[in-house]
Amino acid sequence: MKKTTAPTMKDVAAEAGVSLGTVSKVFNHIPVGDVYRQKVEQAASKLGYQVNSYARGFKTNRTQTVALVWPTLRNPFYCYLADALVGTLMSRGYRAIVTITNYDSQAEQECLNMVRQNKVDGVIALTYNPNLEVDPALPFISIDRHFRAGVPCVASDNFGGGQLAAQKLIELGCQRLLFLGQGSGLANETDKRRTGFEAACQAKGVPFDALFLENETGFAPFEPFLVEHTRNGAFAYDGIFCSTDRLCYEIRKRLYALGVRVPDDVQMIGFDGIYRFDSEDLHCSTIVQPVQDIARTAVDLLLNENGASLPALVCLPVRYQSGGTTREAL
Amino acid sequence: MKKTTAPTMKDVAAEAGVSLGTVSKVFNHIPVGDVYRQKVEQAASKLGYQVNSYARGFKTNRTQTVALVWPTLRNPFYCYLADALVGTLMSRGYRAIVTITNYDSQAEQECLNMVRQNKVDGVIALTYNPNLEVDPALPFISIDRHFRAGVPCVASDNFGGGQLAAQKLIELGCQRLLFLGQGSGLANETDKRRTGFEAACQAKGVPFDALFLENETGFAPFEPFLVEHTRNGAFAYDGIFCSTDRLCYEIRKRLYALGVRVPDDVQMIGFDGIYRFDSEDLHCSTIVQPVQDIARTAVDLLLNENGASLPALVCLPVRYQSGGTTREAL
DNA sequence: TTGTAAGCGTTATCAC
DNA sequence: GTGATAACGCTTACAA
Repeated sequence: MKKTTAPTMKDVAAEAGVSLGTVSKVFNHIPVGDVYRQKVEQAASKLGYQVNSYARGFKTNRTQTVALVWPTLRNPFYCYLADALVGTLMSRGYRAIVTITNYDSQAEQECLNMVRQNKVDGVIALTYNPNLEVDPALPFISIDRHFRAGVPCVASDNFGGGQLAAQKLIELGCQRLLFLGQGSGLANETDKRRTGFEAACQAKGVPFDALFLENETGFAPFEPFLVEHTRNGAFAYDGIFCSTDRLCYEIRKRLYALGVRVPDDVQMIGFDGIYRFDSEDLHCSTIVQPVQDIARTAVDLLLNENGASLPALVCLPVRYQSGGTTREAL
Repeated sequence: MKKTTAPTMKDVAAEAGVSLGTVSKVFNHIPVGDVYRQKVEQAASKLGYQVNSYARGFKTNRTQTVALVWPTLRNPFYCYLADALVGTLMSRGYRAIVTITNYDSQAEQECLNMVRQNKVDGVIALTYNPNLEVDPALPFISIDRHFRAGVPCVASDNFGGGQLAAQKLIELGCQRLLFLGQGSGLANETDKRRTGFEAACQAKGVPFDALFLENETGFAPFEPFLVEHTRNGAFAYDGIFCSTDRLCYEIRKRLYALGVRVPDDVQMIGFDGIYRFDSEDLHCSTIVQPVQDIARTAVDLLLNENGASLPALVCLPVRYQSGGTTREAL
């Protein structure tokens, strides 16, 4: 009669003719006599034994599992990050539980509670709730949002990215610059992009304007501004830095409708580095966020294997990549 | 002196002055006297008690966790599916462990072994390895790949989608149709898209050609064909059905370079329904896959709460959506 | 080195 | 309906 339930260490011990403790040691890479080790390995593979990681986690309180508390997997940038994070975690021998909050503050808190009860070893979160209640005993890394002291945050160098965008536009010959941004008051990353942009404009002595819309309800609110600054297909600015690639796309679409040509009449730079499909084609010239670096850094800090004290904020360097909305020197 | 370790049922029992079993019953919604229930709930919230789901899973062999074995989170369509699956699982009270295989057969097998040892309640996989060894005792649903008898597969109606594309192009006035496809021999979904397309063309008596490239190494191999069929900016076909939105984009780019205008000279329909960023803008007119339906169906089948016998294959209906590469009637 | 046994937090089977 | 108590599979002192 065949056993219906999965083999346990006890079965392996019996099969190998050794004790339970010896089997355990083998699977934990604790020194064991060679002949014993072989007997155990043979018995294990004969029975098709696998460690029950739930039992192990239960016993050790370490589950080799990390939770991602994530807004969505429909936004490409969040997907890139999630992909890199999951990949990095797996390469370190960790599993990833992914929870999706749909940008909802309450859902964020619920996901956090849920994964806490699931005894994960740590959490990497990209959240919008500034009052998130996080268990101080649970290792926690925040991506892109520096929402609380004591919680390390890993982000792109948004300020530097803004500077870089301005420098590039100026280098490409633009003389009247414009910043366009949009976002909730909470996520202040786009603010830093603007600040960096403005700082670089001032440093170079190039005039600029900025339009920042607080509400996130669509892109139509930008239209009056665009219309107002267009006369016979001539736009009042020759260089635009948009706080995201998506915004860049939306603005470009509307400029096109007004008869303004990109990049002939006006050059544009976005922010993020979103590719079409999974191709290498950007939607626009852009400041590319260092997705892999962010993931690696976040995982390093979370696992914190050398027990170093954790920084409050790590900003990682961005880079510029041309993507068709600028006139690059040949 | 404050307790450093998380409170357990024993603590709650002591605090409430009831027995361990009673506490357990309360948290498992097993009938318990009202006054007892209240005492327990009060004690639990006072101590901040949460069920240790690892201990529970260890005991019950049910972990309320499902694994996704997924190729990548960099491809938008796979992201849409992953998003819908994770969301559906969460709404059913399940957690999702996401593993990423990067299309690698060996990684697929390793992920499968890993999640098996993690005692997940089931697996939803989108894989490329036709010889995947799957534990028959582990509930398993395959998405889009019907790779083995006994493993239910949930997919779009690819054949119907191909038909629909042909019908639409014909309806829109096209008279010389072309199918373009690309893919490994393994994933035969694009084949069905072609078959459906051809069937509809034949049924309507409209002439068509088809070009299917086996290799997946870039899109350059299509170029000779395009060049060959272009004379002075006139393309030999006036309607193209591409097996994916991505291919549609790549072909369009190359046609543009040849001076062929879309949709003026040639109308194009893709397949998948990929949006730009997280907007509502399609890249092209397309056959939209029913992502939410696929996710819901897959989860239903996996959890199979009514214990019904499982179908080998479920094909879900697709729909057409105009996206700028066709000339819709106004 | 190897074996023995206690115990992790929970559920489930009993008597009461 | 409630309270003891024995598992579940594993790790880890500690004893041999």
